[in-house]
Amino acid sequence: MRRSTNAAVSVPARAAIPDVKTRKQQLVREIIWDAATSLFAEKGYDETTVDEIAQAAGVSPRSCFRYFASKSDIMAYSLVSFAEQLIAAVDACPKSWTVREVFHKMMTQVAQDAVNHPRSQRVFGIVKNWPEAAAAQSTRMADAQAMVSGAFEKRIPKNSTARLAAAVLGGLAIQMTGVTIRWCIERKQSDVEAAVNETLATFGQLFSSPGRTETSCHDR
Amino acid sequence: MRRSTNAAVSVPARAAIPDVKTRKQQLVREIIWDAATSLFAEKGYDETTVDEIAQAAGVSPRSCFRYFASKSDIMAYSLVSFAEQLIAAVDACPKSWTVREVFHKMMTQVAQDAVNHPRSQRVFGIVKNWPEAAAAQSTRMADAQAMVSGAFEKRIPKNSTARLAAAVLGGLAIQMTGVTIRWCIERKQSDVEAAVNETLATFGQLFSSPGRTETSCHDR
DNA sequence: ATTCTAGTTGGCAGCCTCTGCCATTGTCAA
DNA sequence: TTGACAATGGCAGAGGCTGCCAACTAGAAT
Repeated sequence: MRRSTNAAVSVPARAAIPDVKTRKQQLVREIIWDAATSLFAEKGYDETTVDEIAQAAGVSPRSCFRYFASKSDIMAYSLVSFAEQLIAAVDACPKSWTVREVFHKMMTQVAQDAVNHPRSQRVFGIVKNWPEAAAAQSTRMADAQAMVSGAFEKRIPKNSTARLAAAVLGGLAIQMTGVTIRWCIERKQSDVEAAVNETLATFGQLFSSPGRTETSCHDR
Repeated sequence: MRRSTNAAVSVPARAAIPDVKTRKQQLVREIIWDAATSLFAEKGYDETTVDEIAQAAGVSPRSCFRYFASKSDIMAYSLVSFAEQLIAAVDACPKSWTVREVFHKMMTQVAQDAVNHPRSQRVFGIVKNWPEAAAAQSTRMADAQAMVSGAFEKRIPKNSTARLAAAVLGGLAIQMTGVTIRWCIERKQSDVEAAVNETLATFGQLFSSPGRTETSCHDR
């Protein structure tokens, strides 16, 4: 669509450019995010202005809004990344697995990564100490849920009423994995899989009917 | 603490005052909320300024911020009310019921009320048409979840790891009931209980393991 | 009826978030 | 060197939100 010259010479060079450009942008984004979360952790979310973030990151305030749609979007960046990790874990599972198995694998894998990354601990600390930060983050919760739900929907029969219930699965995935990670971080528990099993088991017991998970609608 | 005169005469009158005052405030709040949601539904969330809301409600913009902490709080007002309805429904259930039974009763009752109220339909319409409104509403999602989770926590054994999983129950309650209500409104289905059964059943089938809900950690 | 008092409201100044616009800078290729 | 083109910075302005003070209102005491 652009550049009408013969592609013979320009393509090899041109093929690399988008990649470099994208990675450059990603770098700046990370720098801004890093500066912002440091300040949030130190003095609070509301108390930090984007002017301060920009100064700490070494860019103009105007540029901050080129990399993030809003101040709350900086905070929500980690949530979206989190959702993307969950999706990747879901997509990596064999097609033959049940939803329950996929859910278990997803939780352990993502939680294991998160617990070991200092980045996660910083975010959890901010959210824990400043409620406004949690509110800012949840601004993108609907998107994150929809994204993760989409990953699960690919695995269930189409044209089924199950798709309705599957919409809930995204939110459940984010919340349960988040709870498990917080649990592990706060008690410095390194056996993530055990924590996942426990969370999943207690939830299953809690939510199921006393005897069994009878659905009683075999003909619907 | 205030008013050192004998309380004999002033108490009877004084006892009624807080109630009248509170109801007055509640009235103004509802007027503002009504004006705001009308405008949101008509021309969008971002496109509506609080100056316009104030004018439509017949108060000053300054007063709007006395009744609602922020513009997004006006939008989130319905979510908090929704959570309060869920809590009331949960608290009304006999103590002997299982979590599953309580969950079912809560969903049917609140969904039934919501489907019949035009107010709910207006809110669902706004959220459906303008994503920014959904984002504004989810600003209070963490609070709402915590509130509903608290209602469930009163019903499970204390000092148990189940409290961890119970934290998820609040979010699940809000989401599943919301999905069911939307389902009923969009298809103009009046048999709410049938919709609840279907949502709950499909979700149970989806999330449970193929054979049974084995937890496989009897000794932990 | 008048005065006192407390609570409610409106208006104003000012900070912060966010956006459109334009000038400047940096970079790569011809 | 020169000519694109993307990235950046600065600036003005709208809208969200708050602290402060003056004006108004309603009940209580006199």
